[in-house]
Amino acid sequence: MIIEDRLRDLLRQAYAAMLTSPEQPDVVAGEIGIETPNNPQHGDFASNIALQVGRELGANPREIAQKLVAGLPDDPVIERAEVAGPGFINFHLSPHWLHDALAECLAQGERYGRSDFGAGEKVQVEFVSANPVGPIHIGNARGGPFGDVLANLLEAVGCEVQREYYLNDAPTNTQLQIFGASVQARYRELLGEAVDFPEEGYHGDYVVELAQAIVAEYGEEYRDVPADTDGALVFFELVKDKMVEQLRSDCSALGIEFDEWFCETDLHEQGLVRRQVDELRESGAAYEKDDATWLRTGDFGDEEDRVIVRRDGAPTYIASDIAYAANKFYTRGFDRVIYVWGPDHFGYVPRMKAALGAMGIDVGRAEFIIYQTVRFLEGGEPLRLSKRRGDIVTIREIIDDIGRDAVRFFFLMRSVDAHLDFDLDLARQQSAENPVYYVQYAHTRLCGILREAEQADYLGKEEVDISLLTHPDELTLLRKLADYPAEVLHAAQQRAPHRLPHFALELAQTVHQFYTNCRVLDSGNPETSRARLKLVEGTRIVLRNILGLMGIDAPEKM
RNA sequence: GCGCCUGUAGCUCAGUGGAUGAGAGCACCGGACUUCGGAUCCGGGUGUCGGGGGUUCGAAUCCCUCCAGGCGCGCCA
Repeated sequence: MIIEDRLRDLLRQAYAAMLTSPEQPDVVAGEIGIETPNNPQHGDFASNIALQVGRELGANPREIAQKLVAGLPDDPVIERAEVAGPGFINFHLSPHWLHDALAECLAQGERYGRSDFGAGEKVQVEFVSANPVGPIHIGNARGGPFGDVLANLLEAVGCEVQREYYLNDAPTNTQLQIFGASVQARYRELLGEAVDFPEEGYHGDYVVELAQAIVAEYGEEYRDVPADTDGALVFFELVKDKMVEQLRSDCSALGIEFDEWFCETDLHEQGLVRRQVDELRESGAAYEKDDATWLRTGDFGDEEDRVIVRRDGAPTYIASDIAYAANKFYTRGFDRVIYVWGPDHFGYVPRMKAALGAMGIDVGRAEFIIYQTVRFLEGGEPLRLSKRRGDIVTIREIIDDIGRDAVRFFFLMRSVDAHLDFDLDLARQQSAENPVYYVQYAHTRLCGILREAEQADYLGKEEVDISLLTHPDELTLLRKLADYPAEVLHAAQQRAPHRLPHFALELAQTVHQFYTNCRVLDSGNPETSRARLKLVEGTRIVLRNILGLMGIDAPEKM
């Protein structure tokens, strides 16, 4: 049990004992606020419970706090509890709880920080899902590390997680048609024809390279393919496998491996899109107007109704997404589905929620996380990125430049709600002075101590007394280790992977301070050395665990 | 026009109801080690928390309003 819950439990008991009449409000233990005070003089933990219930009870918060403190059950972990300020209860704990936390960390090893809060909930995280029309680039990469680490966090708190990439490879996808037409145009150019490049076409050099590959393999075989939609799709089919392989390998380079690559085409080929549309018509959720089929999303919170089958008979993107959602929730039975989308999908959320509502799916089981724009700066100037214009900066280039760990760290550090300025000059310049190295170096240093200790056989067979750890820097470090499990839980609950790099930096800082001020290996003080080695071991576990959650290496040597 | 995100130190960003301390990294200045890796540590901050109003015992945090930047609003995805 983490310490906060232990304190909550004590407070709940004290509160129950304090109540004199049944109509007074009950307090749920989970809702009792426990926090770490900014000012260390205010104790190790503080609760504002008395201030919270004071209003409801119409009583003086300080008096309530006094009664609660008086009614606290005995617990050896509490050195003293006192009322402060307008009615805070400050807990000053015995350092034993920190030593207990270290013992628990050592016992649990790589499991330390994990919990069963998620209770086996079956969760799908769908992320990246970029169209197969080009490589992963700086604009659409952000969802990658975010989704991956969110999935790690949910796993860590006991959910059963699936990572999914939704591949929009259906022939009805207009983007694919334009892309295929672009390849075709380049192909014909290579064969010496004068062609009008599609107005909205993809201008990247990689499109030319794809066309060159077709020439190399098939020569002029595809010269007479008509320059229409069907023709464009012929060319898309020629390059599709390459595109998917590119996406897969780009994700892999980012350290992301999906459990499932789900093809939109399958939904169409299995007739699921048609079937869902028919079902919606039968239930009255969809209707015909202007030769198109409309979904009554307006009745479910969207601004207006939306077309799901176009006048030409082709289903729109949302029709596929309806079939896809049915597959997620009904066929595969996920309890919860998290969509991680780019900022361009923002306007799509209300209609997707409305569509779920029209399908009878509890909207509360779907979460939509929109990450904000990434601006790419070069020479201090923002660059507009467009796959179509071809001025893309691929994630490959960035990885080759500053390394995978740094790329992940940079993306993860910011909240998804915040716009992200990716300044490559700065990233390059900082790559030697990068925050990620600060964290990794802390791990490396600890490994160095452990290597040295092993050679000198410091631990021996003696019983180790970790209660010897009382130096301020030791206590600070112990506190950080003790805080780790709650940090993981909060990061998962708040869907806030960016908390991890921040916590890791704080932890690394306490490690470096400890390292500087507390000599571990000292043959003159074998008992202290042994206790400190236990602390080093525990700290190394936590560093490795948190870096693992972030998908970043924890090197033993650098 | 409507909707959403953002606005915190020179720069990039955490903190999103708590306390007479609003923090970190970078940058800049000055210090520290004969032993575990100096990719380290220590010291140096007069910030209108975008402006204004409100709610509250308490607001960077919640509400209203205004300003600024970004993004979205298709029978594209």
